[in-house]
Amino acid sequence: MPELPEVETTRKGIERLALGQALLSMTVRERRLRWPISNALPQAIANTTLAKCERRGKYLLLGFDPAGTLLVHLGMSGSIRAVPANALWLTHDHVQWVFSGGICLRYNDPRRFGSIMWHPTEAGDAQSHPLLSKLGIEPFDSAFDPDYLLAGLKGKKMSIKQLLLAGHVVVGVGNIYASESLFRARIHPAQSAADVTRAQAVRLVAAIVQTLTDALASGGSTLRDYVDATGEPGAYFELYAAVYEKNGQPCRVCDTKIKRIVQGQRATYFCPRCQRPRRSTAKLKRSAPCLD
DNA sequence: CTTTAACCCTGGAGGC
DNA sequence: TGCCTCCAGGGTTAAA
Repeated sequence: MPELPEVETTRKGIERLALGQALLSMTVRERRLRWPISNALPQAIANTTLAKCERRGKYLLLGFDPAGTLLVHLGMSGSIRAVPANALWLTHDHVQWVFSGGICLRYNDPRRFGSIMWHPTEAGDAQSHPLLSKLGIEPFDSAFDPDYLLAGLKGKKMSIKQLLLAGHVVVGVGNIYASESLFRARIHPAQSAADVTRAQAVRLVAAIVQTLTDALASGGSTLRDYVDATGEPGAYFELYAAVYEKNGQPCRVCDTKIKRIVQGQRATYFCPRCQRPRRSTAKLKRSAPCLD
C-alpha cells in the first residue's frame, strides 16, 4: 500500500519533526515483523541523534549518529506517525521512538509485512546493505531516461508490467502505479519487456515520473488506510486512478471498459483499446502505413 | 543466469 | 448474528 510517494511523504514528515533531535528512547512492543527486530536494538541505538532522513526505493534510512542507521520498510500496511507524548498504544502500534523535542513517533503495521533493521556504523555505508544493493535506479534520478530504461529491458522476456514491479531496473513503481504508468504510456501490460520500442520507452519514462510526481503532490496514494507521518490522513481522495481497480468501468479516454488481468499473481488494470498490443514488425510491413 | 511461485499477515468483503 | 473463504499488497527466498 505505501508506495514510493507515501514513503517519501513519511520521510519528509520525520525529517521535519525530529531531525537533529536526540533520541530519548526506543520501545519495541512487537518484534515479529518481516524479520524479527533485534532485542539488542534499543540498547544499540541509545544515546544517538537523528542526523539523516533518507530514502532508497521504499526503504527509509534514518541515520542515528554515531551508532548506525535504521532501515525501515512500511511493507503493505505500515505507517509512521507522530502521536502526543504518552498517547495510548493502539492495536498494531509496534514501535515507538521518543525524541528530545518531545516528538513521539509510532510505527503501526497491522499486517507486519514491514521491517525495521539496524545497520551499525562499523558495518559501513548503509546504502551497501544487501537489501538495498540490488535496487534499481531512483525514478527521480536524472539518469533515469529512455536509454537507461531500454538497457534495463534488453533481453528480458517477462512482461513490462512485472519487470517494473520487480524494481531491479527502476524502484518505486508498485502495483497501483505500474498500471497507471502503463496506461499513460499506452503500453499493454503483457507486452514483453524486450519488445518495448524506443518510442514506448520515451513515453514510459515520462509516464512513470509524471505519475509518481502527481501522487507525491497529492501526498500519497488512493489507499484507504494510509496515514502520513504527522498523523493526518493522506490526501488520497484527490488522486483518482485512471485504471486501477476500475474493472468494467469506461476508460476516461475512449470509454472502452477497463479490463483486469492477473500477472504474477497480481492484479493489473488496463484499457484494451488505448493499450492495444504493439503490432509486430512483420505484420506492420504488410499493413497500411501508420499515420500515428 | 532468468523466471516463477510460495510465503509472511491481518482486515475487510461476500457467501451462506 | 457468525463462520468460512477469498483477496489485497511488497519483496525476499526457494525452487524450477
